[in-house]
Amino acid sequence: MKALLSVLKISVPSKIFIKDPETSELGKNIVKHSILLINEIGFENFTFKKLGIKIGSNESSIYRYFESKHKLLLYLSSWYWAWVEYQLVIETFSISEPIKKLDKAIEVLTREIKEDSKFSHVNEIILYKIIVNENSKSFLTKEVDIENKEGFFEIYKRLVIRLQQIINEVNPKYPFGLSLSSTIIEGALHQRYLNEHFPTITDCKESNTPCEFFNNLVKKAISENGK
Amino acid sequence: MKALLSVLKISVPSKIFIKDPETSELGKNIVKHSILLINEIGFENFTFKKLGIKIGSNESSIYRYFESKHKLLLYLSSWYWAWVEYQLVIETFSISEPIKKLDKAIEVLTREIKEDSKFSHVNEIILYKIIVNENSKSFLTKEVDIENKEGFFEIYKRLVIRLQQIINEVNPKYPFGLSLSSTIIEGALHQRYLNEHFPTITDCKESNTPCEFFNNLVKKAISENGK
DNA sequence: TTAAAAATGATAGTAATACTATTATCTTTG
DNA sequence: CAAAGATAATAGTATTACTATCATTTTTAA
Repeated sequence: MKALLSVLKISVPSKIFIKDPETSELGKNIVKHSILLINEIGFENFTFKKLGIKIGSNESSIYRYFESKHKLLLYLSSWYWAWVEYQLVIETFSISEPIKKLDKAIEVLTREIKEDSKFSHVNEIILYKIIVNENSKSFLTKEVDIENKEGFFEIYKRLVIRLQQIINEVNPKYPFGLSLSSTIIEGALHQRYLNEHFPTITDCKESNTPCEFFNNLVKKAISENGK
Repeated sequence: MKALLSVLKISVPSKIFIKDPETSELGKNIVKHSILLINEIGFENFTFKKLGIKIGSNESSIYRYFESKHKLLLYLSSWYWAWVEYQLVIETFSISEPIKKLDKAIEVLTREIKEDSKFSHVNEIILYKIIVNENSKSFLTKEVDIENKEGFFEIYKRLVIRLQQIINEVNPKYPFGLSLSSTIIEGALHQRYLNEHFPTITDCKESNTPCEFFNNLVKKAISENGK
């Protein structure tokens, strides 16, 4: 995957940023260290001023890349989902049997990111932690409908639809493919969060992973036998 | 329910507030109008100053009830889940057949709130909207572990465990009762949100409700036949 | 009934946030 | 080598999220 990705670039909707951070050292530094800093102090406490200090750069320079910290979060979120979508496509591409494709898709979408692919300035392990903790904040806003119209959530929505298609390839009659798909993707993040902060209300542990839970759930949900 | 509730009080962990808003007119006004104002402008844009203007009261007076707007959100969240727990207990109490109990529980936990019970200063229809939009923000913070230790999420956790017990009464061998329960409760809110803002990635519409989706999902998940 | 206690209101103040604007300097490139 | 473009430095603004103090009003208890 490393090799493949080295010639590819994760593509984020261009309206999210003012200037593409991929096009300069400063831009890459902004992305790289924003991930580390948000992870460290949380999105609420994160400011461009603090980030500027961390990267030895000026607050005003950061504003030339992103209009606001909210836009930066949208960028990170889109980047993450694009990266996951890429993995989903690659890892399921050559699987022809629908049920095996579904197995792999669930795995890709619910597994914990534990390795940094190092192909870019983005640390995926830390980014994954940010997504678990902060992703909901990217869309739970009063501006969601405007931003949705601007296309800021396209990658995420495309991913949900991709999984739904894989689900309905196994059982074309299952009537809740989209809801199931969106439930898996959000639910996997939520179970990770519970595992970390509210272990008494989840079964997911080191051994009993969200992967297993959701795989079991989906298989039964779309099966045509049973009730 | 109106009659029953008129002699009861929704009980929220007392550490959440400085002074119990139920004990004064101002307090009740704070709660009542904070719900309306948060719904109107969103939690990010909501401030105690704006609320003060709205209720013709002073910012500093509001601070005597709640330490911060975050605590106020925790209060509203706890109030909501306590209210739902109450309904769950009442509405499932006399059902002895496990599967019917589960049906009712899923209904209570996934249905849209469309009627204001009017037994209190709280408008439940609007509060429900706030929960859909803002509830995640009450726990997706850097302070979650401290606040969890303080007991701020007790009611929510108890509710998840109640549903899990009802699930495992139907099938004691189902190994993911807690994860399924927490997935239903969060997932129902998420599907409502998608229905409103991202209708292309959910099947839930007026006719095809989250109730039906989750009922179908749970029944199949815990069934012992099929794959 | 009245004095003290409690609640509320008014005002002021602070450090931080989330920016915008301007000007200066440095770097790249044609 | 000059102009363009990127970055840095500085300053400024309105708002936020509070805290502190003191005045006033309301409640309550002796």
